[in-house]
Amino acid sequence: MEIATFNVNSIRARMDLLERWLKEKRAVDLLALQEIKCTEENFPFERFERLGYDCAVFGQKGYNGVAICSKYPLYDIKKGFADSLFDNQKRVIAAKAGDYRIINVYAPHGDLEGEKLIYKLRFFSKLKSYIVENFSLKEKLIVVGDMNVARDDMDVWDPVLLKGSIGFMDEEREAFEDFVSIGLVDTYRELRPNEPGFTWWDYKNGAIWRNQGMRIDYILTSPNAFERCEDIDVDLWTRKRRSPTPSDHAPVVAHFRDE
Amino acid sequence: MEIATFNVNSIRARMDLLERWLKEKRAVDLLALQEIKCTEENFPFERFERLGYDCAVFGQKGYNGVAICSKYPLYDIKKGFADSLFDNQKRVIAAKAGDYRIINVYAPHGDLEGEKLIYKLRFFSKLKSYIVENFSLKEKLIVVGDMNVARDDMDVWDPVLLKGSIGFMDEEREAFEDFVSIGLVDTYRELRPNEPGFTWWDYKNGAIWRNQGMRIDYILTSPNAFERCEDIDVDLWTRKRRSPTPSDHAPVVAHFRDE
DNA sequence: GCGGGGTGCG
DNA sequence: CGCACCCCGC
Repeated sequence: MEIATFNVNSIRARMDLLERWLKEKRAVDLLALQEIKCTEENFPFERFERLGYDCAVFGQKGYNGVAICSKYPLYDIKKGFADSLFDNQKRVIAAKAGDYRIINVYAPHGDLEGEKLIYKLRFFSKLKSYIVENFSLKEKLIVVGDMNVARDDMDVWDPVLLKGSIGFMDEEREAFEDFVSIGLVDTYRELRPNEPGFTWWDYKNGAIWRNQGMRIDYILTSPNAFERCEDIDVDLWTRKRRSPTPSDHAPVVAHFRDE
Repeated sequence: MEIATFNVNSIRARMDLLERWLKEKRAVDLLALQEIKCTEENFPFERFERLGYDCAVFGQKGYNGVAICSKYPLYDIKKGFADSLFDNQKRVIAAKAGDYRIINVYAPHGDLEGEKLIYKLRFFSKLKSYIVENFSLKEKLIVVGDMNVARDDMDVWDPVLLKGSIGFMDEEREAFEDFVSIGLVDTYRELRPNEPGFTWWDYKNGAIWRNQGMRIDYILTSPNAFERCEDIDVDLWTRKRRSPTPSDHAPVVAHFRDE
């Protein structure tokens, strides 16, 4: 089973390119999409159906929005945290596919200070309690998505320059580490300890062409799921082009043994 | 010499398609463009230069704007009517190319009543006096552009339905006829008396696919220029496609004998 | 820099 | 319907 996480930065703006990627490059079994930026009414269900995917969508107008698209039927679908304090922003959707439990996350962007930063830090503690209270780390749990945090110096193109900037501040990293510490494995870093594995490059300054990126999209697993994880990579096929305009993120794809 | 008039509905949105038309279909000698919708600063001079065109531009931010692009050097360039009552809207540019005097016009859209209609009617009387006072009908004069008026029943797809609607109201037609009566020849109607020659189709309802159009773009000539006019047609190459999005107008192209 | 939203224009 | 404009989010 091949699982991809991909912040598409608008599913409607990206559908043509995404379809080409699935057809010409990589027919992954499960797609976890972030920032679909549309409501369920405007989600291109039919196009995914034609490609063989069953979709669960938690959408919102203009901003945020997450979806899971799977070649295996989805069940046990949970939209949001079931917490009115958080669920006005559509950032989490969970579902089971086969014996895997997928939790798809779009963490807040945050800010250098103030309410947006507070909200981002609280989001990770909410995500932690949500997972611990609703699921079990003994499941084949896969938590994927755009976490908007780089864990370590290796995960950013210039750790000195970027220290203290959004996505690489000490508070953010601590909040994210505290979440990961419930027992999740950072599969990319585990399997590729010597590769940066950037997943995001700013649209500005042609950052992709200078490889000035950050690793902020993750595939995190419970130990039971990690046991089956055979490989993981960042797929640059969509990102390294000028037209049609790609997302600023690249998909991360992990392969899990069928057993 | 092949001369085209083309309301591009934004030169920046249309440049790729226009370039393909010039390269793959029809390398006209002179292009009269309307609704470029940009200032001179934002006009793609370099791309036209690479295609071999010398450009004279009378632009404005967001709306209106006209340009003449020519493979023969342009001279005697006149921008606007030199009348502050009209020249806040950039709708007229004139230039000589070879021994032809080209006057490129984007007439106002108008309305069913009120100030916009008044302005449109006044525009044609201003255009008339502008031409009579500045130029001579004895020149090889070519007045082209989007006149936003259909002359006759044959020039609209449903004269009964459209009677009294914008572009086909009696007042508009009379004002336009009064202008043409200075001694201009409607070359398309003269050379193709039995063809509708629509030049514009509404974006709505897929009007192009039902041929629900109007003939509102003209190549009008003085008798001396008409003597050299060998053929004229509406080129549907750009219009009859879905992607990239075409202008709602099609170019009209006339061929003038070199002598 | 590239998305979304809205509004104005034709 | 598809441009332009603006403001906003990331």
